[in-house]
Amino acid sequence: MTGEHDGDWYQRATLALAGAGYRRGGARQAVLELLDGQRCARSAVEIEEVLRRRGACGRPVSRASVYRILDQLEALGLVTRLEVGRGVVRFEPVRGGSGHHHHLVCDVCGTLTPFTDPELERAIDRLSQRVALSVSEHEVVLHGACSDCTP
Amino acid sequence: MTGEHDGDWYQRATLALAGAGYRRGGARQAVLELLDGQRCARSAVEIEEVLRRRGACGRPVSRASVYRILDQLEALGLVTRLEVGRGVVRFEPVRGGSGHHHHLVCDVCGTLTPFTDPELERAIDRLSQRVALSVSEHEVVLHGACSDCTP
DNA sequence: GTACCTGCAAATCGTTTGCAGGAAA
DNA sequence: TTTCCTGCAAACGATTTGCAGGTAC
Repeated sequence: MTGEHDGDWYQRATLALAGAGYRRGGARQAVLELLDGQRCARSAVEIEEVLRRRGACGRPVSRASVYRILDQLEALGLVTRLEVGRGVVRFEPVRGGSGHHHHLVCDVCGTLTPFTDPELERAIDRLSQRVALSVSEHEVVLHGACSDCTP
Repeated sequence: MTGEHDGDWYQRATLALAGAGYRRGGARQAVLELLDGQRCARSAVEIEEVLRRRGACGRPVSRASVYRILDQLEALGLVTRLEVGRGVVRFEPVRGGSGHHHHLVCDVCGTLTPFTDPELERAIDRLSQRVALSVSEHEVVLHGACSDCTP
């Protein structure tokens, strides 16, 4: 369990928060550790539930804190917000280049699956040069039915 | 003003709704006319406001009806749902092949701008074959700062 | 000691649902 | 006449905010 949160992202996030003048705090630490261990996007409610169940820091973690912390992380570019179906907003850590991915959404069961595709990235990079917008991020979502949900 | 809602989409939508067994109704008609005249995605709240201001049918159009109608249109594949930033869901008509487009979002002022790119579409088509999901739709969103918001 | 971080509870906002009256077939 | 469509108001669920107390520095 000790090695769980020693990833690049966790270190970068800790440094960035300190650099931005934030103090340390139990809830923030708990959210960082949780996100660092995730492979894909999580909603604020999911994060709260997991942290409460774990008893992640001394007292229960409140949903309000989770939202506040996610806002800070987003402002620092450490997480991205992913909105995909049915009004649920999910967040995921922005990891370095090789961690970059997009998402498949099964519209039947709601499962979210990450994928990567270099050709797609090249097309988007070229496109980003041409467009009347200084592009900072992009996201691609494919909707459909996953193999479990296709008869 | 008379030619405003005689587009392909309006006709297709009317036929599809009738074919699915829906009766005619003032609110639905008003939503169809409004959507047919739109170039890009609109939220349910925006649609309600415009229709109320217009006095689109005899009585005021209720938000609940707008949502119900948008649900029906989505189920028939006549509109797509676009979620992009700050928990707002927008809807836009699905027009035939050449109307297919994606979106630029200015994260500063919130402006939504459509764009098209054949190379990107090819990359997505090829990708869709390869992926563990039977893909029915896709969406690409580029985030950044638009020319008005870049100093 | 000061200023920030946090949990709680209340407020807010988008969306959905239950219901009664009016309209389409 | 029957069934659907609609507006209203209440319910619902995710997110935000105000506040009081605890914590980092």
